[in-house]
Amino acid sequence: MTVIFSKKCEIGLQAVLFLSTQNSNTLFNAHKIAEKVKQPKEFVSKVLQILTKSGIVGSKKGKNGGFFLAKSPAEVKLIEIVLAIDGKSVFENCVLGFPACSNDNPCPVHNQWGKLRDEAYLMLSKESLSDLKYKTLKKIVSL
Amino acid sequence: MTVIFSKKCEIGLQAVLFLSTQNSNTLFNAHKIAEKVKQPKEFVSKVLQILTKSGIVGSKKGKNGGFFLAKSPAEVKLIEIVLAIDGKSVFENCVLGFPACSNDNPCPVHNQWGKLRDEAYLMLSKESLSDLKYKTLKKIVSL
DNA sequence: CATATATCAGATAAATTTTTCTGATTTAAT
DNA sequence: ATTAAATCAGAAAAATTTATCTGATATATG
Repeated sequence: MTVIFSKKCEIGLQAVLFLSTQNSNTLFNAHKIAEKVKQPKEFVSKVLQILTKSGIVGSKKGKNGGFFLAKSPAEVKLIEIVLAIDGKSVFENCVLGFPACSNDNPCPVHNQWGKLRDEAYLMLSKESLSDLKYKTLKKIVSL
Repeated sequence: MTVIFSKKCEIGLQAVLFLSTQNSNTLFNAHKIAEKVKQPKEFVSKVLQILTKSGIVGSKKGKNGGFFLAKSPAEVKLIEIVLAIDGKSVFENCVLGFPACSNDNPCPVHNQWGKLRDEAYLMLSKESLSDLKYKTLKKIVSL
């Protein structure tokens, strides 16, 4: 099982993180990216299609084509990738699975989870891909 | 999609929370519990079997049988239910899905997520079912 | 213009998770 | 004893998610 994001989303995050460490003039095809993040090529390709539609990633068809970061790494936050792939339900639904969990009708851990959820959102919104670049490089190299 | 726990686990948490608001001398059969937490009877029954094996819930077979909290609500923490059903992988795996994420080989958000993960663990370990009783009652009534 | 190599779109397959079903066993009550 | 009502165990079905395949289209290059 994944932690809080879907597998799709994890792969999307990994792929974008990888792209952010590379010169955005250089294209990487799905095969190359899949190899870098050690994930199945077709799945990576599918996820990159989603991210292409949402404008985070750009693609070029045909020979010597591939994918690239469509925005400057300084402008992209991880939260964008999460929202584009998994949507916002992780940040809205009750952690215990109760329906209609809200301030007016809270579950037993509503406030505590609310705080953690907001901090998680912040964690993904605060730093840009360029802020994370050094750490990302170190991690990618180790894969 | 669920937030961080599986559906099994959500139902387990809800069922145990419900039981903790009731006199532990009284038995509730799967049908009744399912009705209370508004979830499919057979699924509730399956999850209660898991919790019975792990000793959190007790069961009595035969006519007038049913389930009950096997421990005092003052002794049970939500984390026990989570570990019994989903295991500890949520608290161990990399939130970005990278393999071998560790202090020696951290992902770009390793430390930040580590903090949140620990706080989530604490949130589930700190208060007992009896501490949560008032809040639980209020929520259950509203379902 | 022809060819090789990409993405892209959508269908299909496989795997996993969720849900339901069936039958066996247990037990209280008559 | 017999019966009714419950858990329990495991299989089966349905749904969802993950992964793969196929064919169409696009494009750089010779």
